[in-house]
Amino acid sequence: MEKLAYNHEIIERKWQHYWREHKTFKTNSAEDKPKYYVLDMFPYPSGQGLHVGHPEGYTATDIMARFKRMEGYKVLHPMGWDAFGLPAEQYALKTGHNPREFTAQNIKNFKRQIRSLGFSYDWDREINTTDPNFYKWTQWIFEQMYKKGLAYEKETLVNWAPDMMGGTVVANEEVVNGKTERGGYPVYRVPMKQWMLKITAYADRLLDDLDLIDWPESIKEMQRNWIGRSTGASINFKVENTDEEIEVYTTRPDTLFGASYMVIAPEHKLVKKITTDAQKAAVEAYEKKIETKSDLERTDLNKDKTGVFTGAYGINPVNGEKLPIWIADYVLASYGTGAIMAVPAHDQRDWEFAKKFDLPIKPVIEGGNVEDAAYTDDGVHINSDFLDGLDKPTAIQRMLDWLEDKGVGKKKVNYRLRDWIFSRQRYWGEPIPVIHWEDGETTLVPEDELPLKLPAAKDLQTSGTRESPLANLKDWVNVVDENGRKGRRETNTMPQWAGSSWYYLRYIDPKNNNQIADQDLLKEWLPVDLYIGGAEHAVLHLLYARFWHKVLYDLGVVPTKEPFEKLVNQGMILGDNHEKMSKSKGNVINPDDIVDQYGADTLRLYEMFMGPLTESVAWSEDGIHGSEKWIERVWRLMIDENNHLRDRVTTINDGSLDKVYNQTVKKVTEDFEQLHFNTAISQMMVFVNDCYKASALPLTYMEGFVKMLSPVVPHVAEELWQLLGHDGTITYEKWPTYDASKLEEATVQIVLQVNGKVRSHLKVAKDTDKAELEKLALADPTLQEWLSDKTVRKVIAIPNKIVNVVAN
RNA sequence: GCCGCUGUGGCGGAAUUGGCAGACGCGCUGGACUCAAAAUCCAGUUCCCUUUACCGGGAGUGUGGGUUCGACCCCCACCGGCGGCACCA
Repeated sequence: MEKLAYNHEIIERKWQHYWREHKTFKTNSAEDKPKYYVLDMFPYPSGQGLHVGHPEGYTATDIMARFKRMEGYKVLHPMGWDAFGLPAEQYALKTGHNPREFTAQNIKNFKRQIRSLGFSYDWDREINTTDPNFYKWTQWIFEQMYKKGLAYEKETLVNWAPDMMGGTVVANEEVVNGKTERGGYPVYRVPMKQWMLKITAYADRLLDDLDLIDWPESIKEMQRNWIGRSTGASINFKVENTDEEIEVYTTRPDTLFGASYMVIAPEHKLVKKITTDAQKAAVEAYEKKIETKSDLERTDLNKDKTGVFTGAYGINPVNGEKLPIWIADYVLASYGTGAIMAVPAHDQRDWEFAKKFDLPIKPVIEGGNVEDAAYTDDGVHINSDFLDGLDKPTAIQRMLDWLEDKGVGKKKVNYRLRDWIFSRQRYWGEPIPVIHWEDGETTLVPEDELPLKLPAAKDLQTSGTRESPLANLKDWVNVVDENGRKGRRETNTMPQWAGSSWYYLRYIDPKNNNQIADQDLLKEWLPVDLYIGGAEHAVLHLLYARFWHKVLYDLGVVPTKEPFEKLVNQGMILGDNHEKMSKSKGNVINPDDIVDQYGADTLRLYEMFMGPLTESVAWSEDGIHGSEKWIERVWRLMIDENNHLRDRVTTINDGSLDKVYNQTVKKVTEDFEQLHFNTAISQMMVFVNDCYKASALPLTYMEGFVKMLSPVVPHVAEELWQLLGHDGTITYEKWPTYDASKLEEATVQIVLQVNGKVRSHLKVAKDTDKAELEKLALADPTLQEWLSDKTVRKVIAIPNKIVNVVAN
């Protein structure tokens, strides 16, 4: 019985200890080497601990970090904690504890788990968004935005979730189908004074600069759709018998002759002014109905349009026609001007509304049948005076010219993107550093008084109003200035997205007390070369971070327009039943169990081998067992049962492994570069299979192989490296190179086809020319047999590849 | 409904300027080793037909069509799965 000396527990503990003691992965900015900044999306340290999905992305970045170190780069590879957030506050409200202790415990557990996987983070750069030394700078950025007018207070309709944690406001992005994204609480639209960030001021740049970065097309497309730039026209309609005008936004000014009524949003500021006495009761009843509905209920009305006539009429500027003005909630107050001209013949929504309320439908473009549906395609304009006979683009331009000429309208760009609602009625977030004074003045907390610390709260209670629990902490909330003027601190805190919008900058210089980070260091390390995380952050985090980065760019703080040069989304790891892992389905895998049973190296290897990084794959217990077996097979190849290097590993090279070794170096190097870890690993498996067939294993090949192995399974590789006779770590050893001449063969195999089907093969000298190939192919006995009853019509010969004979 | 991605053996997956489909792994089958089993090593493994065996033949990358000497790959239409958006005028 052969006993295996490999023991993952001992080896992994040994090397994790070694790396920690020697600070093996400490980044030294002063080194004169090219830089590589590889970043993970930092986790929210939840009470559940690490999920097997985390190590997938983390292993991928760790492979790149280790690979690049061996290629001679200085590598920045940090980790930290996105530690403000809802669950901690909920737990605190329930138990009366402060979320700080709970969060600290969770971080401790997360860190233990992450360390157990052997990732090569520089832990001296660990950051934590809830650390006052960190959020000092989150607050500082907010203050810069305030000074530039990018942070402002506004009475606005917000997404109020009264059942969520004693009531809180959530951002548009956090509302899904009229319910909160987390927890699924109903959301209502209520007016409330809120802090807003003017992300819309950056809409164009956020859209256009997507072309500068190497991100998955799907994510770019999602951001483009989210920003939703549209070009159209704003047109002014006079309201009959008043001095009022209604400005509408439309992308189809060419259909102005087909307008048959107008709609303004129920919240539009002119509703009260223009409603006639006769319609007043009906309008007010409708407004009331809308107000008490949640967004969910409003969405449910999707199929069934509602609205009410105001009694007023607008005048179509192009032909003087009288158009009835309605209010309806299918027109949104928050988009465009909150008012539209309705062209039911060529807009499906207007068409549905017109059908329901029996309003006229007047076609102005040929094609389609407006009795059945709105016709939205291009066509020849009719019933449109000076636009008759034109196509859509020409008619749009002609109408724009006419509107501008008459001064009743102009070209206008609109965005689906809204300003970012930035306040939350919560305790566990960064305090917004603002004081509201009794005389009505609002001031920032002076920069030299930052951080404005979150006060300790022994027993967290909801305020009972729409304010955060901070409102209860009178000592903190109430302030008096040197002149005796009384003031009250802002009780709203920042959303969880605040810290994550800039944390990647702090890793560059995490202990700096005077600025976000040293200017020279920012120049040195930005942008992030590779950023890996889940696709669930496609719009929220990644759009906010780009926005903040651009603000900081304008302030001269960061030197690049974009923060993340290359982005990759790892796929999801599903349960073994191909469903999303969840407690209720009972298919959750805990990384701790896998590390205990198989070791970190096996888990890392398995997660990289199971499929392409970007795809979702189902967990398989057999698969992980296979990875364990392969690690043991590698071990056994080189090491005997007494834990000594086998005699087969020698300085003699009989040449039998030359080709496969050089192929392996080439493929692994290229595949790692492209993050194709599964195929890189399979090539290493091919190499090992060949090694088992070889009589001697050249030492240099074994060394090169262990180096290639080390980014994936670093603990085993370090141990093998030592057994190969080296001291210290393999981390900074030089990455192997390959000899291209060893890859070339003097002869190549040519495929012989008849009518596209493979019939035979031919061995010929490399680069044999077309004519010669054709001759050889036609002389091939097997092929002759196939051609015996046929006439050769054509021969296609491709050197080094194929000969195809067409015959019948 | 709109936008994006995706579909290959029993399973995870390979294969791209269009040139031998199924690398590698799992599983399965057989052999060696063993008193035996496990582990290990070696061999085989897309399906169907043919054959004692060897050798052969046919079909085949979601479905139907097309381009091409040649298509998993390019084009058109359709079906299924995943993700995003969802009255944005």
